[in-house]
Amino acid sequence: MPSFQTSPGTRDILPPHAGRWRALTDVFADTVQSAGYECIIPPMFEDLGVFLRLGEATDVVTKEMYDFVDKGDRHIALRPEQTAGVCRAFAQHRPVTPWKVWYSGPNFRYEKPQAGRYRQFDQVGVEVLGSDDALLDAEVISLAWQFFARLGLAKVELVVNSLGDAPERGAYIDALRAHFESRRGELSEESAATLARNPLRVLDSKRPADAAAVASAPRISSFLSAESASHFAAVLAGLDALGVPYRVNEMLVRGLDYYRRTTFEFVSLSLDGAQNAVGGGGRYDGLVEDLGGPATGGVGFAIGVDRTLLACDAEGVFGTGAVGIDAFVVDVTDGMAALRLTEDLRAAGYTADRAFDGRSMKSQMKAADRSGASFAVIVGADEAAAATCTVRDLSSSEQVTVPQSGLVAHLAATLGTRTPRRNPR
RNA sequence: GUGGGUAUAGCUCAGCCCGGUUAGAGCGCCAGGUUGUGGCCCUGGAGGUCGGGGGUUCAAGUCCCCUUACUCACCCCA
Repeated sequence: MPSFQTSPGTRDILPPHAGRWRALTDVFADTVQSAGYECIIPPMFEDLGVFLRLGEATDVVTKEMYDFVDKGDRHIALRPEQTAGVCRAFAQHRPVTPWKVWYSGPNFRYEKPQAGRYRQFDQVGVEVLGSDDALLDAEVISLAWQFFARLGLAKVELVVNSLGDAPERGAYIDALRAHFESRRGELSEESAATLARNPLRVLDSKRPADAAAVASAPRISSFLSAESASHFAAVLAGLDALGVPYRVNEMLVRGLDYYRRTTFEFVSLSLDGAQNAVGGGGRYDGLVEDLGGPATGGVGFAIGVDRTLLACDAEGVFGTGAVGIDAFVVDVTDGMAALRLTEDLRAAGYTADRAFDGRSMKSQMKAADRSGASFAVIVGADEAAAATCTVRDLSSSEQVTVPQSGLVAHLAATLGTRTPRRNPR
């Protein structure tokens, strides 16, 4: 056993897996940047108070916060998600609205790790601040939908709901509390405990014992104001217009208290585990105001990178093969030719690698094969004496000897020219 | 925070129940077979304080206790 290992709930993302993470982020960035979203990089830690706005009753705040006191006696927390930080940034800098941003990066929650759940976990997401337009909600949702589609995921279901604006939400919570209190005896022990903290959360209990009480609970739809109802109808109409399939589920309650009106969640039907939500979001009007800014509408979503990749594995999509390089230079003389030729190839825009430590030709050829290179460029004693090199096509095994000075031109004839990275020597 | 499972080579795992010479396999890695050529094949090699600590015993990878880590589930969430 090595002296040190990764801390609980963290892990090394090694190659080639790390390349797949980058590829996923690239797909996401391309998707949302096509819609005018710009990248934002908020800090990974902030004043604890920023995150307390996520809700006093949420587990994220009460028991999962990764917090500490720094050397300046500031009470700091590693961000458990990015929405609050983005809203804090909005309140601090007051950008022109609507402010459309996207992000990618790690978040931290002090939880017990299990499949698809880590203490440090990555999310990609978007936030839009400064608009109440229901069709913006539809755009935001459809961007996430398009992202999953571009990865090749087919078994992802979109679930939507409206929790109403603050007053309706409050009235609904009161009604729920009254309902469940009157049936407290029917509830499971866990749900009875949850009821005291947050009646909304009892709604999405999956315990069979709670089924009857949940089924007879009041529905949010009968509490919605005319404005909230028409907002929700417009969101659904927008999704219809875009051809995004969805299922309305009035039991959909999301974990953070700041959601108002639109809420949604993406569930992977190919993940059987408990962690099958690959993304979620909603509208959070009022959060900016809570953080000391002006009253500002906001909507966004976050997608879990780990779980999305788990879903890709389950569906057998978005596999990223080894990247392979253009050429691998094999040099069985003193290595100087390989040193120069790889540099020349790279300068000309090709990807090139070589072997070190003066290994045998057989060994270097094995390395060339393993590198996934299209060509091996071989320099033995004969080539070195004649200032030539033998270019071997590693898939067809055909090879031809060309002058070293003509190597780049020779590759250009088969691989095409590349954009030079720097001036050739 | 609560409960179950696991821990032996770089990786995946046998061996443990029923304690007994130098702890194994496959894959991977290195080398040779082919002194100038990869994949397939053959041969060989390197690589282990059997997670850590304590106990029982003539003897512990194997039995007992403690501990740590990992893992799965609950809770909750991405």
